[in-house]
Amino acid sequence: MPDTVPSPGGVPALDRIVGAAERLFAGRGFDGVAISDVARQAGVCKANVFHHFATKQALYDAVLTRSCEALGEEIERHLSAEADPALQVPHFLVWYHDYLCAHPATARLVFREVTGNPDLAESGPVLPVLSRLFDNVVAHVRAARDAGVFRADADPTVVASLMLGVTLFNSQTARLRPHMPSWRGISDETYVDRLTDVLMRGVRAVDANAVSGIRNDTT
Amino acid sequence: MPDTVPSPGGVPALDRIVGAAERLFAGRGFDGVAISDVARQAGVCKANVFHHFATKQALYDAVLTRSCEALGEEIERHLSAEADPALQVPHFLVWYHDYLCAHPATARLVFREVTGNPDLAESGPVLPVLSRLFDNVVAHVRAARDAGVFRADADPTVVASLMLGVTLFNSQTARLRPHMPSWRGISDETYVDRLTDVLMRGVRAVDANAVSGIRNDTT
DNA sequence: GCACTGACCGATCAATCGGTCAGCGCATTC
DNA sequence: GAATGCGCTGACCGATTGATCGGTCAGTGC
Repeated sequence: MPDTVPSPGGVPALDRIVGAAERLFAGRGFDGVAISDVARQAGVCKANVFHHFATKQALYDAVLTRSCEALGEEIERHLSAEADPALQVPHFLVWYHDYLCAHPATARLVFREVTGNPDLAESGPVLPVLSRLFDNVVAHVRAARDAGVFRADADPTVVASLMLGVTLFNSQTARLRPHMPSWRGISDETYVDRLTDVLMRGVRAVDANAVSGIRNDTT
Repeated sequence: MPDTVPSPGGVPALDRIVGAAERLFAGRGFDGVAISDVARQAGVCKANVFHHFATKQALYDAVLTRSCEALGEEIERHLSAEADPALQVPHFLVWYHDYLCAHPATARLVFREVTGNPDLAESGPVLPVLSRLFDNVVAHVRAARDAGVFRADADPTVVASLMLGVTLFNSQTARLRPHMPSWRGISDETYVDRLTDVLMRGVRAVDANAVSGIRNDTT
């Protein structure tokens, strides 16, 4: 299925437009994508895109909001499902990393919004969604700290920002690693394990055993 | 000095072009900047930009390479100047954060390159510069680890990537924090101190006293 | 005085941009 | 079977894009 050939097979045009826009915006950003590109990849006419979305910005906002809400819901579901507060963070980091790898377009879009142009974030409809997502993670970390898992002086906001930020940043710099000799021999799984190890050593209340290799237990 | 008025006062046109391009590319990215914008801000004709740089990409590469090399040299100078290996990392984190705040255009350009489009990084002249920068930091961390400051199983590559990545990511998300209620009461300095604390607790060899507040000593 | 160079400019190019518009085909409804 | 509404299209618009053009001008070496 070459990408230049329209593929209207059964899928509604609206969904094809949103799908194509998600892929293209993720890859090249708002300014780097032309509506004609979206239309071509979706197999529809350019005017049809403007039939479903009033402006290019509206299409971008719709795609972005959808990705952010999907990520927020998945995070909430996963954090709520983990019963043991001591395993919540390390298990989350592994799952979060896998999720970002499995949904590269979502990861890229959210990343671009979080670190992108000022005018996009402050007025658009996406900031409340991201804020709720972050506050949610902060609440879970605070609960784990109050349960005695983390040091009392470990700030839940800082810990949450590290959890979300480092893994997200890592997913967006992964393509650079094969080009740098220092990274030779460090796989993605190894990196996540060692990151989890450093973070947990840095925030946990007592010096228990190491947390390396959590990828292979209780899953 | 309004930005619409050309200001050729004494500064050569080439420098004004590069300066304007650095500011604009940092703020809006490659696709978001028009050569006419650069020319207007530099107070020169658009054709003059193409007289000094063959293509828009060549101008972008020149600006980017200059920023990356400047950052690399400053990092090397600062790391080499710190004699005590135990204080090298915490002092570096504070200095690095301050540097990124003081040079927002450099921070944004480097950040965009590190996390940006795949095709820009792999073929351009910037990757070797960044690779050398990173390997340099890795070497310093490895030396500190071999001196007994860090745990023997702390991977210098992972530690270096955390040092450089978290602070850089933090500088690019700082504009979002005032809009999120969880961040209320956490200043930039507080954040850097707590980040340093978590990182140092996570990697250091022995459990000594906390490393908070390093901003106010030996400077 | 002459030849030459490089910095610089106004005008202009074809291509592409986001967006508009009249109208087509088709299913539903009265 | 006429009318309505909707999804959709090709043709088109003015504006802007990166890039090129012929040409001006100050300076330099001889």
